[in-house]
Amino acid sequence: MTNDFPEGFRFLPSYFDKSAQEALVEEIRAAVRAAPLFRPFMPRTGKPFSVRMSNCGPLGWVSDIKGYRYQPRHPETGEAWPEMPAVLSRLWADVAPDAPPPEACLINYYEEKARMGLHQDRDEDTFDAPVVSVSLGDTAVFRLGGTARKAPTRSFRLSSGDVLVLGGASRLAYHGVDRLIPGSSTLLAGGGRINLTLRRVTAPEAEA
DNA sequence: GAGTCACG
DNA sequence: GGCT
Repeated sequence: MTNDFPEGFRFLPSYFDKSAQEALVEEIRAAVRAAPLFRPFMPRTGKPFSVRMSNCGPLGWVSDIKGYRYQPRHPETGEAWPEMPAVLSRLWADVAPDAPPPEACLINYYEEKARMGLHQDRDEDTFDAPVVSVSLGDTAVFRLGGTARKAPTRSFRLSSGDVLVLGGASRLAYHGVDRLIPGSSTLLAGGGRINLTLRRVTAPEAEA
């Protein structure tokens, strides 16, 4: 079977064990207490996303009627985003050792019916570093395609504790979440799924 | 005419 | 396939 998929993605199943997942959830709960989940809106149409989100790290991804962008403050509270948890910096150092440190961790919270249409992550100034994804809670049916929207796609499941690294040619691959599998995890008390994506946003400064 | 589409 |  041919595989014309972009290369460079790495799927690391069960990267985090149960206790690491629980600790990570506590870190995210703390971050979300400081920077509450907000509902983004699609540019132009103003249609609400089905996911809610927040961020940690120096920059956060937001979307509203004006467009997609990274900004240093929460769109509703005006506060700076919480610090990047150390465990996520360590994950990045492990899977992206040659990349400069991550600047944004987007926190997406999926309730049972939430989905994410096929899209590319291309709001960053640099695509040199990979996007690193961590799944927590209910399993997601994930879809990964190529760098052209019409390219063929494949779907696979992302379970709690799995890490997916989109680097190299896959850095700009279309991807999305078709649906959740409700009840597939007991990690989150109320069900649902948390997805964390770590990104480098700005090009690192040239060395003197 | 593409879209973090919309639906079956 | 349909709408912005």
